[in-house]
Amino acid sequence: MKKETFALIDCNNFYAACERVFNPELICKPIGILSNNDGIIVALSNELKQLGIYRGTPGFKIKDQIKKYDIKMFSSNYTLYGDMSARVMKTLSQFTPDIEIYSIDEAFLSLSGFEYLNFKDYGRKIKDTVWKWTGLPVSIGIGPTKTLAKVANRFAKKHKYTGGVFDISGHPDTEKILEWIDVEHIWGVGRQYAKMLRRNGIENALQLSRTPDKWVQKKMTIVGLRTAKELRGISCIDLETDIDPKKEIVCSKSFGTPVTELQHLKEATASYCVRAVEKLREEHQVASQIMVFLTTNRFKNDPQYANYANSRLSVPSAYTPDFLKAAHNVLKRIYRSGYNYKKVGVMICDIIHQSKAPLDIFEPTYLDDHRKVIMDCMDEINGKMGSNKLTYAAVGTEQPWQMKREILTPGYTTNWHHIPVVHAR
DNA sequence: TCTGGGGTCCTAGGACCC
DNA sequence: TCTGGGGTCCTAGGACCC
Repeated sequence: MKKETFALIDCNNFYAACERVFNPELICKPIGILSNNDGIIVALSNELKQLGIYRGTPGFKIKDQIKKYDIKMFSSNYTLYGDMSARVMKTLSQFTPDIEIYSIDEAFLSLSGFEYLNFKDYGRKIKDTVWKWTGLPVSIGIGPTKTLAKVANRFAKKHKYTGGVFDISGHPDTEKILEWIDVEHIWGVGRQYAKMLRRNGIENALQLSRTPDKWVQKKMTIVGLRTAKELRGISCIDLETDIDPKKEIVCSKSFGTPVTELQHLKEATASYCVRAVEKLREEHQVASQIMVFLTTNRFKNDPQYANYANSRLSVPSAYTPDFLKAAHNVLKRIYRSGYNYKKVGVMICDIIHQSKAPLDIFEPTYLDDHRKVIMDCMDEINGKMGSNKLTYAAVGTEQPWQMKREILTPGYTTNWHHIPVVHAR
């Protein structure tokens, strides 16, 4: 068996840390970042976690504590986080070309072939460099499989003495560490499987690793079996270095206030549709199906309604008006008056690369006619002048359905008008 | 008043074909 | 009167991730 080594680099409390980089007053303060519509808390600084508050708590439920403990709350500033993420990833790729950007704040590196190095020292060097170049703290876990690198990362975060870097490969305490990992904290084991495992007396990673293959596969499919094997040190999940083209694109958001009018739903649908098709073009793809869904607020006692339907285009396209038309037809089909709607969304599927779109006797392909020229032109203008400078009347002008972001920080790194200014005394 | 958004993968079962 | 079996494709639903 080939010996492999993976490192998982994970930014600590990423969103909160990003806010801190540009506002030193936040250092050592409890910070919470809210989801879209300033709904639930999606990211917390350690100080906030220590107050017993956890991810998923609705912001309004901790109003008293915010005052009492001077908690700093922010709307999500995804433009800022996205840009900071790119800086981190760029820094990491200095250390190896074999990098998988796993999420906005995490990356796997392959260290296979680097065995002549002391991994712990190398990890320290990576950690220090990211800190120096971006101002963001990271934790690093190293192991012979991705799942074990995740375990090691958790260990590094929880135990100060590691200095934020931990290598589990060949570690004499491996079994003890696996025993310390509760099933719900294993990468690949979610809520449902955790419950099921506990019902069957399996409570930690060590126990799962010792459960017979057949049983694991039967209960958790082949995916679960891979996880169990990875815990034993058998690498089953490869590093994915090239980015797969998307198979579906979803754009959906909850409304700031409930929406009842079909006209407003149409506008919101149009706006998500515009964004979704933009994303489609960014990857040079075309699609031939769009789905629209809408739903009321399930947390309210109002009458409930949720529905979806889809529409196929006659030929694959990336021309926004094609999708706007289809989306509106679908929306009309599923809309029922008399409900307070909370959310509408679109999903684009049946996606293929532009060059692979089948030819049609009766209709030109997207590549071959003026539609592509128009779209490219719009994309270029919006790219230069700022997104949505040029858009469609269908998205409306008042947009009362827009999401709430009342405590948004500036676009420090992406907007000339928001660049931090240092005043000399 | 106020409860996120965007993805992927796997499987079971139905439809359809010969 | 008698009413198969196997393969493939598609879809819905359920699980997971951040």
